[in-house]
Amino acid sequence: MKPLVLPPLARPDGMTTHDYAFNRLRQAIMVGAFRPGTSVTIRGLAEALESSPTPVREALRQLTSIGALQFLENRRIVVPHITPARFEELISLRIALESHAARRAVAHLSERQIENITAIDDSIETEIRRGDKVAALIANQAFHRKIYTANPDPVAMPLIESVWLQLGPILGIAMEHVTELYVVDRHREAIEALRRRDEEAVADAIAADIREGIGGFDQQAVARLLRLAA
Amino acid sequence: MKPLVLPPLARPDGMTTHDYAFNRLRQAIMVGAFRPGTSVTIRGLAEALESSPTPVREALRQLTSIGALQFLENRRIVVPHITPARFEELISLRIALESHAARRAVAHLSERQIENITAIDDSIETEIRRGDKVAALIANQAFHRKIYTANPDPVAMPLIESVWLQLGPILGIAMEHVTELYVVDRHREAIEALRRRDEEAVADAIAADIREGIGGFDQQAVARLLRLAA
DNA sequence: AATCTCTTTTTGTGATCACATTTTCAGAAA
DNA sequence: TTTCTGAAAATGTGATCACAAAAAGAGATT
Repeated sequence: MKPLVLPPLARPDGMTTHDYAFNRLRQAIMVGAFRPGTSVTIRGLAEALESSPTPVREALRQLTSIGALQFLENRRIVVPHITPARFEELISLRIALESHAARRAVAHLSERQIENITAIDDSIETEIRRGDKVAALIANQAFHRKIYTANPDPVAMPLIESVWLQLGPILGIAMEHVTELYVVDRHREAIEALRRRDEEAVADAIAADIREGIGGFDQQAVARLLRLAA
Repeated sequence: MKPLVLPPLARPDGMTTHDYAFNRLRQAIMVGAFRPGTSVTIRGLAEALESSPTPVREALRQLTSIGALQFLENRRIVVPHITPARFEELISLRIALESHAARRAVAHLSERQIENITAIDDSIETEIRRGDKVAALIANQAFHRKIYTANPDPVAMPLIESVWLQLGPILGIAMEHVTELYVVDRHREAIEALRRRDEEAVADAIAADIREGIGGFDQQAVARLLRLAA
C-alpha cells in the first residue's frame, strides 16, 4: 500500500474527526490530488489521518453522495473514471448551473463585495504569474464562490461544488501536462457587468469563462488529454 | 419519542444495511413524509429499521450531503426549515437544472423510450383521478427522471434529485392542505416536443411544467402556505 | 511460461461500548 | 405561576472487535 499523500489542512477547534476527514479529502480531490481510478481504503485513510475506520467511512460515504468518490459493486472505493463525453457533460452542466447562480446573485452584491471579488481576481493573476497552479485553482474557485454566495439563499452552491469535485481529478491530469497557465480576462468582463448590475452580461461572462478554460487551464487541451487517456 | 412512521420499502437481496437505511429515508423525505423542522435521532431510526447506530449514522450523513437533512451545531439532526425565499430559489434552480437536463437528453431518446414516457404520464393521470397523492408524486418524478436519464451520462440527475429532496418536506405540507390534484398538460406538450426532437420546445415545456406546479400541486398555493407557516 | 487451486491477508460491514455533551424534567426558590 | 437548579436520561461521537467477502500470493499442474 502506497503511503497516501494528503495535502495538509488545518483542523479548527471543536471540529469532529469525521468533519475533518471529510473536508480534508474533499479539498484534496477538488484540487486534483487524486487521479481518476485511484482506489482508497478506509483503514489506509484512517491511518493517514491518525483516526479510526468509523469517522473515515462516514466521510467517504458523504463524498460518494456528491460524486467525488464511488463505491463499486465489489466494495472497492475509487475516484471515478471520466470519459470525454462525461467531461463534456460536466462542463455543460457547470455552465448551466453557474450562469444561473451568477444571475441570481447580481441583485444581492454590494459595492463592497464587488471590490472584494476584484481583489480575489488580482490574487488569481498573482498566483498564475508565480506559477503556483494549485493556489491559482483555489483562488479561481474562491472568485466564483464569492459571486454565487452573495445570494442569501445559495441553494445552487453545493451542487456547483459537487460538479467541481467531479472535475477535480481531471485537473490533476491537466496540471501534469500543462506547463503554462494563462490569465482569463472574462473575469474582468464579469466584474464590469456586476458593477452595471447587468444580469445577462454577468451570466454570459461566466458562461464564456467556463467554456474557454477551467480556471487557467485550456479546456480544449484538457479534452484532448482525456481522449488520449481513454 | 414518537414511534417514527416510515413508509415501507422492499429490501433487495444483498443490499447493505446502510444502503437500505439511506434509500428508505431518502424515499420518505422525497415524498413528504417528514415536516420541516422534524428532528430525528440515530438510535430512534436504528430501532425503527431494526438495525444499529453505525449504518444509520452513515445514511444520515449522506442525506445531509445532499441537502435532505441538517446536522445542527448542537448536534441535533433535523429536516431543514424552508423560507418562502428559499422555496423560490429551489423552484428557480429546478427550472434551470431540469430544462438543461431535458435539452441534453432529447437527442438520445428512442421512439420506444418516448412511448414509455407517455405510458408513465398516463399513470400519473390515473393516480390523480384515484386521488392517491403520493403515488401521483412518485409517478411524476418517474416521468421527469425517465426523460433526463435518457442521456447516457446523466450527470445532472443526482443534483436534480437533491433539489427534489429539499422540496420534499414542502410537499408534505401541501398534501395536507390541498384536497384536489389537477392534471398538468404540459407533459403532453413535452412529449409532443420530444417526438419532434425540438430541444428548445422540450426545455420550455419542462420549465413551464415546473413553474406552474409541483407534480400536481399548484405552486402559488404552496408559496402561500409557506408564508403562513413562517 | 501460463493457468489453476488453495491458503493467507486485506478490506468493507455492522454491532457494541465508553465518553462527553446536551436535553429533559422534577423539585426548590422567588 | 414562573424561574432556577441539579440530577437523570438521551444523544452524537469515535474506537474496537468479529465476521464475511474479496484480493493477493504461493505453489502445483498443464
